[in-house]
Amino acid sequence: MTPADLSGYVLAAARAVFDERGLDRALLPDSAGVERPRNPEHGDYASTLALQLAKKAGTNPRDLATAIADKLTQQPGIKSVEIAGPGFLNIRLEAAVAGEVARQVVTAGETYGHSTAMSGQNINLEFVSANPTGPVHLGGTRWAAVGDALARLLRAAGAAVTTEYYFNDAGSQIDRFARSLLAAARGEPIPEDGYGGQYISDIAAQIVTAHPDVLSLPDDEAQEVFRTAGVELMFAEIKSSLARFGVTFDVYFNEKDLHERGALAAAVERLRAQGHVYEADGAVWLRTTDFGDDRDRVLVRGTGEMTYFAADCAYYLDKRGRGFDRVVIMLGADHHGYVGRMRAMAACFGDNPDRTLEIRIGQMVNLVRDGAPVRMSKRAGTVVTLEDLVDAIGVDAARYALARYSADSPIDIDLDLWTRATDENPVHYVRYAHARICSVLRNAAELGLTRGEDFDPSLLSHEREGDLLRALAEFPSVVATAAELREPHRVARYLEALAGTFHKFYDTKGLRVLPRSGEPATDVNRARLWLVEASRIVLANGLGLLGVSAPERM
RNA sequence: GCGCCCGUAGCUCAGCGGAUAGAGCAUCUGCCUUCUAAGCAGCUGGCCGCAGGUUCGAAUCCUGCCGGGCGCGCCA
Repeated sequence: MTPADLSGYVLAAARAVFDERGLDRALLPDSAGVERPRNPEHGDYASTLALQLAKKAGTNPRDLATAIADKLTQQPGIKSVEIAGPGFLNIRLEAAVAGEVARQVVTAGETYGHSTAMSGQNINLEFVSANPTGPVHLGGTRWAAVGDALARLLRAAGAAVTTEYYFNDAGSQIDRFARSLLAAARGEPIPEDGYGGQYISDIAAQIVTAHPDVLSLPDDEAQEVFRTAGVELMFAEIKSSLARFGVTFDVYFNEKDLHERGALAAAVERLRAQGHVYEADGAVWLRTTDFGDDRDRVLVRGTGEMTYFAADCAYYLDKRGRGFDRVVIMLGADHHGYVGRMRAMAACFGDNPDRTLEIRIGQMVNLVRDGAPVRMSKRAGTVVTLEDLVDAIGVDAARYALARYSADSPIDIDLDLWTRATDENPVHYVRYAHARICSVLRNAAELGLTRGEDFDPSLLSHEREGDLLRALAEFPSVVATAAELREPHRVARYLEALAGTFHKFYDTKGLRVLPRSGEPATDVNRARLWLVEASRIVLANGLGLLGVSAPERM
């Protein structure tokens, strides 16, 4: 019996009570939450349904709880229902019913935790989208870890997801990049507003090697060569860094294509047709203040140039035109000022931004070593990059460290901590649990002990086994909630709790999975193999959602 | 000045209205005569920033203040 099953039974019991008493079923909620009480004395699961409904039902919570409990105890598999405090329902399950979870997990395998909670939704998820003027910095790296994990979560929850990288290859920052490369190739100092760092010299040198005559060209022609070749090289490097990090995108979208297609002007005309465009001071404006923005925004400058914002409008329109009903964009905290204008822009197109556009803001990331901030990068000067982080602590620790905190919270990543291969390091704690289980399974195989076709779930009756089973049963709802709230860190925290529950189970005296040498294997050993395999599957699936490897040996 | 985020144990952080607010780290003490001690058990630690409000019930929701981070261009 899963928590979802139990929730259904609680609701059904309440429904029966309402019918008997002639109360309106419409007063009942769509689902009855059951939760795992911290205090084991409060049962395996608890429901607060009676507390929530008593007033509507015109009675007191304890009376209603008693009536629901009477119905609920008739449900096979429910061992007991107690009424506690003001009207809590404290529910205990039969061991046999609780143990079924192990079978369900093993049967579902890699798909355990998947649901159809979000099926039918077609989501475009854009993240990183770093400019091709430099390596991916730490903020982008956070989104690479969180965004990729979120894509996996949304898919596990049944949504159709397209991940997308907006490749910003037009505009003045590219000019600055090209000028910087040219200057570096000529051995001149970094231009005003230019980019510095070792990578600029490296790329410039590569371009000179490939185009030996480039330095003898006139400035504008030389700069064009550096622009085209530089962007290409830089983007290849970005893609390769992300690939090393385990992140690839379904779509790499070029801003240039929007320009070449005339999509910006088309978007402006569309907005004009909607009646939100006006001209003032020689520029073309979008009246975003109609929809709550602080100030109106320029679409076309007095010079006739399109703004970056106009490209944003065209890009949003393009995504919607490709059939996505929800556009999710992940941005750093330094861009949160865009939220207002982006939402207003969507509204100007006639969309309801509450439904079609979702902008997630992630706070800053800093690296710390020996208690002091790390601000230098060999490759990029004062900007710390994805490569710096991966070089320092590896892909698994980096992804886990970035995904384990709420995106709302600024984080300092302590490189010493995350490098350490000890229990102080959360990612090791979780991965070690997986490796430990794999070791047990290897030993079982050596003993010729297999879990067999079936097992007796009532044999998993030890308190520690019950703890583990309940933790395993929680996983699908953790995944669904994390997807719904766009919060992958919930998966990491869950895994840490699950790993802890497993280690406690494993270290309990007298509770061995395998028989001691010389002793015969029993059905209890076989049942525990099911439990342990189920635990392994959930750890592996959870780590998989975060893009972190689950090693068989450590 | 306006907007967004944060404020929970000594430190780093969980906790989408429920019972006695949790974990890891740090300090200290135990546990390998059999499945990985990279682990477990125990000890210590709290005006959940402050003040009101909503509620049977608030760390959680609302309002105001205080403190910190970030942002408010015809830049990208």
